[in-house]
Amino acid sequence: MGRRKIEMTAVKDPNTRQVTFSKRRAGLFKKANELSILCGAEIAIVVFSIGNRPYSFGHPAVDLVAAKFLEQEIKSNDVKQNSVEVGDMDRLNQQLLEIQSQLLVEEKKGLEHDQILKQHSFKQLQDAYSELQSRVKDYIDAIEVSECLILLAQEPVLQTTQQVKKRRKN
Amino acid sequence: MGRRKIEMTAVKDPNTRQVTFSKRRAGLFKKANELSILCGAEIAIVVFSIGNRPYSFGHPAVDLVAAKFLEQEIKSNDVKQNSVEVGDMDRLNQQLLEIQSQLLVEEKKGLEHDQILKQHSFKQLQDAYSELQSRVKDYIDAIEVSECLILLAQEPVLQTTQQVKKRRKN
DNA sequence: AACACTATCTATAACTC
DNA sequence: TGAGTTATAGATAGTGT
Repeated sequence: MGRRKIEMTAVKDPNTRQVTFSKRRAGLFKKANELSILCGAEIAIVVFSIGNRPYSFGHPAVDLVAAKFLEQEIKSNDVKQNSVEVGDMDRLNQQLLEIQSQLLVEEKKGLEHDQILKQHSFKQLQDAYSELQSRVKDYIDAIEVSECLILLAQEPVLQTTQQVKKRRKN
Repeated sequence: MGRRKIEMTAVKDPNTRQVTFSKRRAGLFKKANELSILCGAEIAIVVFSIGNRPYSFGHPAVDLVAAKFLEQEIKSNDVKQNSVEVGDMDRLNQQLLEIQSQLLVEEKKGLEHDQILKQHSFKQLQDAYSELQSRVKDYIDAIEVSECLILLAQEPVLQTTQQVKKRRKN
């Protein structure tokens, strides 16, 4: 799409690379915007430049789409892990992550939206806290398991959590 | 870029929209891949179709890039919130989220990579747990604050956390 | 060093099977 | 109805300022 066809290998010249990055990133975000408008899709894009500068695009918002994705991913992991009998701790970790993600989103809403939305999101925040409270009680129990983990540093993660679970039963 | 110029409004016909979605999504992911190769960038894209089916692209991986982004976002929130004197609890929540994100990534590594990578990621997992242990001690303290929150349901989130902080000092 | 330009390449809308 | 084709709109590599 230019005066010359470009090879699909890393651009070596830092200056050229920077220009290419800016142009193509803009193009990518434009395409993403068009896709969301034309097809009613929700999209989140995160890009890090070589210099680790972050750029993002989101419709309706990066956080919302990301949280939705994580939630689905967590749920499918739950199912998978239940079916292969992995320990409770992993599931607790993931539930905590899910709740925390929701909290982050709710807090953002609370900071950015108008009063009515604040009230609404605050209610959800409240509920999330209540749930979190009970989860944390269980989580504290899991902490002692993490202490066992340190003693078992030679083992791979998956096997270790299973072994710890067995040890606790003995 | 087709036989006709297309209006930038939602495609009404579900069939056409589905075709457009598939083609443009593929195009978007291709562009993202080129950007990552040409410019050495890290990219994560998540897309939800109208039917809420998730599609994702990531280089090196959606989770890794997403976790990196969340981490940075959390850090910048820390700074912002410190500067406006918001309560400790919010910060604790965010630190927990950060650690949990890392745990999720580490667990994935542990499940998917080879033995050597497992050993490496396991060490990080261990460190994350140690850090989490000390954080949770503080977090338990914050739980009683969340109980106060329920009593203050009429207030907007931001003001509430500040008020709770004040109450705790009294 | 952030713009505009434009020749050329690429993505894709409509079409076909 | 998914996969391939084609005419055209759109993106952009190199260039100039």
